[in-house]
Amino acid sequence: MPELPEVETIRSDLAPLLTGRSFSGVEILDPLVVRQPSPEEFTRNLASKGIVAVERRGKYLIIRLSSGDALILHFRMTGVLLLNPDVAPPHARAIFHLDNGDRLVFSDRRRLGKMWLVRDAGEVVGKLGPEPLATGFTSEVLAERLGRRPGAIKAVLCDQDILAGVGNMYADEALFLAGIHPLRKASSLSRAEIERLYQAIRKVLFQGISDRGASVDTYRDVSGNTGEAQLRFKVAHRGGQPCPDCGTAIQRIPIRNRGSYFCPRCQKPENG
DNA sequence: CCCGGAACCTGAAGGC
DNA sequence: TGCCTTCAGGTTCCGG
Repeated sequence: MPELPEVETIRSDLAPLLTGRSFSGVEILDPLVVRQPSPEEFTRNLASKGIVAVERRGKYLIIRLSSGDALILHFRMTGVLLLNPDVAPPHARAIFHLDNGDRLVFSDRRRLGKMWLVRDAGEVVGKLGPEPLATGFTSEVLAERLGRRPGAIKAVLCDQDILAGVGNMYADEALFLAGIHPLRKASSLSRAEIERLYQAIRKVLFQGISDRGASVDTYRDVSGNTGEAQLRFKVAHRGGQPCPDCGTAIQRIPIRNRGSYFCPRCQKPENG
């Protein structure tokens, strides 16, 4: 499930390959992936446009075009972007053709991934919360964002309007590192807990990028290779396994209908 | 406004 | 062997 580190890995791999090139065209194999505008207009507006920059905002990949438009992709659960795959991906939804003959295939088993081609990227990513790895993101900003939110901290952390890029896996990891129970009310966190959480969020995201993302399920980089961040996970997707710190079996509970993994001993509900 | 829950999706996995 | 149900979770939508 591509979160910030996975999308950042895709962005940093693609940037040097795409910047300065241009799209010769695009084939839309499944119109469902085109969110905006119509597939016909999408195809027309992309043809023969230069690529100015490859950026990321939260979990969105943003490709800036010479026309001033922004091509935006979101991978949701199972989307992948593959450069010149040897064998045709079984769930190819769109194929981008570059002026040097390269092909970029957007493949998505569950068809939840989306693409936009818009004048103003803000239409798509304008309401996102701050970038957790930006220099301006401080523990004070995090404290302000969590504010008086009465919801479970796990759910609040995964809310993209509060903080951009953190999803189910990295939220579980950050809460474990900070020693905070995922059901704690966001508004109940002490200043010291928010400081620990701030450091933990940055740590797990930087580590995730350095490990080239987590391939818990279908995530692959543009070369089709798996990431290694999942090998370092302490609680995420490790239900029943011993906590690496205390040996207690890691629990899994649903929060907002999402599996949440934590250590019931290291992350006590009444901590703080 | 805020929250919880369901829908969107499909392939894997488990039950019978 | 095979059919059926359940589950996975990022985002969006809807109802209370």
